[in-house]
Amino acid sequence: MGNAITLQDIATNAGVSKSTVSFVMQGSPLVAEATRKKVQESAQRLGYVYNRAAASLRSRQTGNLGFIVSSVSNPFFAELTDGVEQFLGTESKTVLLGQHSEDLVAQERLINSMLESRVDGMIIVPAYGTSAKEISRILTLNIPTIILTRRVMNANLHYIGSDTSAGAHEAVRHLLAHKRKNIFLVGGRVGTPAHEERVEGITKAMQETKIAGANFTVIGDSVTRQAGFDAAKELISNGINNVGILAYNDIVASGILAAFRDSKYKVGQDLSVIGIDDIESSRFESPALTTIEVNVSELGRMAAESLLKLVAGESKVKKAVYLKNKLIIRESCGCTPGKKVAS
Amino acid sequence: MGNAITLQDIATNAGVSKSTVSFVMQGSPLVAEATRKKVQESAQRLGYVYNRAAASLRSRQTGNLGFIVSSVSNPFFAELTDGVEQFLGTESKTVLLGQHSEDLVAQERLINSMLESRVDGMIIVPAYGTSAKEISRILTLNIPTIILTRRVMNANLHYIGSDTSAGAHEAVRHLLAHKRKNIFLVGGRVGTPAHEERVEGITKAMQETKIAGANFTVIGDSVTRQAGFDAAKELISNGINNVGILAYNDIVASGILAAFRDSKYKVGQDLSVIGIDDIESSRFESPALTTIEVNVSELGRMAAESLLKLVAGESKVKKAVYLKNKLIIRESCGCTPGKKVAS
DNA sequence: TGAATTTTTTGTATCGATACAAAAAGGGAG
DNA sequence: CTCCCTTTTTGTATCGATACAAAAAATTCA
Repeated sequence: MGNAITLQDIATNAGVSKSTVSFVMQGSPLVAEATRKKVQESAQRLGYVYNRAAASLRSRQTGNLGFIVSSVSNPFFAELTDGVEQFLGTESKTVLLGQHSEDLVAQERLINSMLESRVDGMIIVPAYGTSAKEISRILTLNIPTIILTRRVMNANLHYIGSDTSAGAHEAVRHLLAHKRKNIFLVGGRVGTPAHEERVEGITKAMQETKIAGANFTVIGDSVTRQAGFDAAKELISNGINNVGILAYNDIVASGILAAFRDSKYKVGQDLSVIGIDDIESSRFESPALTTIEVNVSELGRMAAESLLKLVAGESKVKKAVYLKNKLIIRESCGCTPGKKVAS
Repeated sequence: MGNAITLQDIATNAGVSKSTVSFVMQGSPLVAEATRKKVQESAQRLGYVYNRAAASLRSRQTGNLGFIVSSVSNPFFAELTDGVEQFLGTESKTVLLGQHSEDLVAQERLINSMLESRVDGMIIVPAYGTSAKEISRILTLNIPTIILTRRVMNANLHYIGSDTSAGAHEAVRHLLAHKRKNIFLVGGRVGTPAHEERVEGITKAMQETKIAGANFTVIGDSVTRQAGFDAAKELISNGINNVGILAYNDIVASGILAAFRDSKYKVGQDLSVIGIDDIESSRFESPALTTIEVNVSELGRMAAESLLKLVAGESKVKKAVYLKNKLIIRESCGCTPGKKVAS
């Protein structure tokens, strides 16, 4: 440990100077081919391991990128993380992972920790309730940062997310096309931008519809499978009549479907359920879940790609990107392979 | 950027020496309370951000820990990652995340990258096919490392996993108790330690049973939901008769259940299916999946905990830990709330 | 061949913290 | 008021790389 091999050791071994070895390590074209080979062999022979901490101290570039997310055990964030990591990994960047579990204090600690690690940039899925104040640190230090999927008002940072409002709008139009006039939005934290966007899209659909008596209700204030399950149980006990459910996301939808499988009502027949996200397991649900496809890993990849551009100093990176998403019709809405409803 | 605040700036501002400021930053008890307060105020005022790279260069401790996994989009690894991260996060360690996607070359690059970042220790879920040779680098450098869930022969590193063989044994005993004499192991990469462990447990159960004509077949060579789906389709086309399926894991089981929901056979009634892992979504399956519970996030947490002990230099850390796991009886095996089969 | 270039290589200061030993300041006892 | 011991504080070398300017070697050209 204490006797780790350093650049100097290689220099001595190869009979050149430290500087030359440094050039080789950085892949600089300034060094003669023969020298490069000689140095690389010495490094190999001595079992050298590059010390990034030392390098970054002087060069002011760590190659570290921070990724802060709510919790990777949530499949949506897991896919997101996967997308980000996959892209960044091939670019030989190191990803520092942090989970805030929707806790603002934890989030602040994480951000701070990443800053201490001198990340070249970060991607953050902000915790519920994050305001511009919470991330002011990043702004002051001027670290390239991308806010992912959840908007933060007045943050003045790059944003990438999906056009949830449009998605919710399309989903509810579809529910209405199935003559489900009692629309429910199940799950989500009321008041958060993510929830607001859904409400916005739904409201628009409600205003456009010509169906008499169409109405819209919000239930639940949480985003777990269990929450979906519980909310559905409650709906069931009140009786199901012309019900169309838009779940906050596919996880919540999964809980809803589970609850209805235990009931006398058949999803698709007696009511319609649509999710949002299209996580991998949704097409294996029963009934297969109709959902708004959000290309999650693409979202992650895009964030990673944009971040790299920002870090590289490219100026023409879009300030805000809203990924288009589309309705994937499966069975839970009531459509069947032979009989799709036009919305 | 270039004009970031340093310890020296704080020292000047607070009217003390660099050394004193350093002590304060490390929370050393050597410094007088009044001085500490003064320094902290200066740091606050100047917007100081601790530079870990600089610190670790001299102190030889980075506080970085590496976590290498196959892919976080797999729920099993996602929960594992969650467990690891949750524990490490509170200990103010930074987690460097890497995904090898079962690619040995990618894995080697990752390990190397972590070593360059001078991680204090690492937790690795090795890629399929990893041998002691692949991780020799770690051994040479003597970095505290824990191999998680998948064994690597002759690695001589700490190992934490679940007792899969015992789990598979219990699962198959249960299948046999349901009079399913045609046992199938579906999914998994044949030849890997993880697969071997399952085969071992199953074989033991087959040897113990008194059921005439009991037999055991391996199908599939992959570990995705789709693989489970496809394998089940094939079984269905051959006709189902006294079939008991042990799925390689819950993901594969999820695909199997989906395939049977499309068929004339009812899982639980016409055949039995048992999974392994008990990931969060399994109890929401239909029928609810009977499975071998592996407390995944606990596994992650234990790995994290052990790693911290190793890093701290504690010597009495167990070399290998096999977490006990238990059979969670739900519906897919054929038991019903009122009528459980004793195995 | 020698001067002018171009290509390689090197020396030295530096990044921002910690380690360690040594100095200064406080406190109590005699 | 000293002396001695304890508590605080400080000075200086150091970790292992890169930056930058300058030197040395190789090549080109007149």
